[in-house]
Amino acid sequence: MVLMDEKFLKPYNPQETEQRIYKLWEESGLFNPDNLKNTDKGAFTIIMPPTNANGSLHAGHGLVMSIEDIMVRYKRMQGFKTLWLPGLDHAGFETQVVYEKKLEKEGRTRFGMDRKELYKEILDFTMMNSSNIRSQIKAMGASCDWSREKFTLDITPTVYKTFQRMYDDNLIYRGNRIVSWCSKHQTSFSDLEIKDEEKIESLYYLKYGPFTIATSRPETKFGDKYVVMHPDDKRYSEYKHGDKIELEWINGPTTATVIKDDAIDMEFGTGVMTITPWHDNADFEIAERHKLDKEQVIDEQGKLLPIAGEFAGQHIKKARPLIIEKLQQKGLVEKIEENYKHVVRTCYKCGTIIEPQIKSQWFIKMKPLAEKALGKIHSEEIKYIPEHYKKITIHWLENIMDWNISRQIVWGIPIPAKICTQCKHGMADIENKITKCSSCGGEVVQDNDTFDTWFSSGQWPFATLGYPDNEDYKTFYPTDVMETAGEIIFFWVSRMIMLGLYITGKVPFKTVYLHGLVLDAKGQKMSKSKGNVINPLDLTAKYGTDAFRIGMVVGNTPGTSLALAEDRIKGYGKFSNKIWNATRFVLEQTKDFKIPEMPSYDEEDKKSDEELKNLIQEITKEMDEYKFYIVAEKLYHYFWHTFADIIIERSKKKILENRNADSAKALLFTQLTTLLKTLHPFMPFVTEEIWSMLPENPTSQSSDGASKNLLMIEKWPS
RNA sequence: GCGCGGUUAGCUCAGUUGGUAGAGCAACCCGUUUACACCGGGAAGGUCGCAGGUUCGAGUCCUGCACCGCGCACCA
Repeated sequence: MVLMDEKFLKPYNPQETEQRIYKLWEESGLFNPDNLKNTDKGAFTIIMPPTNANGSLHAGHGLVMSIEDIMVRYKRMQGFKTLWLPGLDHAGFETQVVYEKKLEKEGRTRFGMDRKELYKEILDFTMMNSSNIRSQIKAMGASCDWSREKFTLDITPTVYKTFQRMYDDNLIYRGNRIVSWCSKHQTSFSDLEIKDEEKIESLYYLKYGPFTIATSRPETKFGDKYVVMHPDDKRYSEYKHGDKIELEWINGPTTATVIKDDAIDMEFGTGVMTITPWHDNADFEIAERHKLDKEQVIDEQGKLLPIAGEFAGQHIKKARPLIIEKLQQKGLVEKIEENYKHVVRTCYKCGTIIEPQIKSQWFIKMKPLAEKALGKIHSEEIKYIPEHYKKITIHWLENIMDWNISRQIVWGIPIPAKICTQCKHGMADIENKITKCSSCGGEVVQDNDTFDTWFSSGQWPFATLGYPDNEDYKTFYPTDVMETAGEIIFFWVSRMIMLGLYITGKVPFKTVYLHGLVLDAKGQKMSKSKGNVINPLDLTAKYGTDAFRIGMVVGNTPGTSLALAEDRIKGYGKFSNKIWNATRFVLEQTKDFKIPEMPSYDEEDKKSDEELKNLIQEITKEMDEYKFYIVAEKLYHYFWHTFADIIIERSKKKILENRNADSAKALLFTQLTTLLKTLHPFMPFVTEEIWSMLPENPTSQSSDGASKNLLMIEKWPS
């Protein structure tokens, strides 16, 4: 009846197929849920984690696109009004770092550049690169609704309203507090942008009047004038809180004051320490408790200030040995303990040692927000896959610290606030109307800082859907699944929950699905410096996108990292071709055969028919449980080792001997079409391409009632 | 220090109310049978990290330990 397509005479050619098929899908308009018919099962929504507009697709993205597209295609075929909303990320600090490197190469630097000019340069740079990432997402076969695409800078109005509301609710405050400062990037960070690194350095025991104090950072000690010990420490019971002691210190005589505080660990060192409140979190807390003076010793560039006397202007790194030398000359070094292992906090981006500094910044009070989130997590309104992330989240939320959302960088959403030049009071001002300080009446200036990028992306789900009035918000919020990397569970996922709850009163998503890291074939983290970065597009070009997608999913349980070996993908490239060739055989055998609507099978074919039906039941359940790793494996196995190896082989004999040939032919066709449907979410290109070449078939039952339609909207078999 | 994972075939990993272990890749043997050599058939391969406990029965539950990885924490 139908002549076989000549294409089948050659092996499956993904390069020739994929772009054409993607275009077909896009032109159908069916990525847009508004165009889906018979969506009787309600809405299903996934908001895509916004992709860095500057980046190019890496292996992790490849996994995101594969998993999310599988979920989305599955739900669409089941008759859900399915929305997958794509987005691009301006990626604040990340992008600024990339751009700074570019400037560096050109012999320029951002410092001293006009802010507006720099912003515009980065914006142009970002916009120019964004079309690249967009086409790469398409190359992965992502069936997201491009008509609803959002950019993280688009949601600025929402972010501003949130800022104002939190300010009015006293959840945001301007605080002169100790923050983590990177002297290379010249910005403060939240606690999450800090990476702890174990280092082996020296611990110096210094004579401080009658005491011996231990320190790993002698360069901070110039201004130390408080000596702290535990109130219960009998060794120092002769000293009373508030006692003054004259002593000789690095640059001459000084007066020290005795402070008793139970934050002191009597076991450590000598049980006595001096404090540097400006440059140490713990010391800051002690100073706050006792209302002690705080003085800056190190400037924002990491250089010593005039308080360091002859060392002023020197970088701390160079100054340390010189300071020790001087202390030794003065006989103030009691001993030096080498090989002292301790943890140093560093910038997660450049590894520069973080210098705590006291700065006036915007902070969010997290406790009240965290409590609400904990309630929803405990009541199971948010489900975690894998489940242990729930524990991790609860632990974090229960110990949460206030969040510094100010960043001293240009690339980001400017903070809509005024700062008093006199009393440093900060005021939210989204309408740009405030002209004097509401606290002291003093002059105000615009805050020059930008928001931590996670403050805005934390509002992504409700902001992209147009909270509060947009129809999309009403239809698609709360969203169903948030699928992203386990790595950003605190940065992003937990904050989305807190901010989403705060603004909308509802959880932003019902299920959190977290995938693990994609590692190289040897199980090592990919990095440019190691040169082991695998570009997913190289693999898709070689073996086809379908091969890449199913290869990323088979056996890859949520949360665990995946070692991406090329052989893995290669194997599924063969599988694409296997499907292709099996189809050729089925079409050859059934070309003159009318497929009956209710086939009558012989005994063994009937068994096979039932076996597949059982398989469909199993995998449908597993799809609903997000066990794609097992569904993909089962489909692969059934197609290859049951359908191809057993059913096809069996049919050859039957057809040749003309024994129950009709039963065999009907089974071949039915199984093939059923398998194409179930494989489609995993391998959309090859299945759609084959589908388009099949004759009209009675099993076709698209969700909009047409007799033959795109496979992407065929009904998921049951 | 606290917390979270992991430890199963050479490699990468599955194993869902406890019932004497599975897949893919690699390696081995045989086979070019007209959908496919991007193939087919066959065989091999594991004291399930260690030690106890619960049980008729434990990879699966409990306790302890070891090693690997990660997260959190203000130990100078």
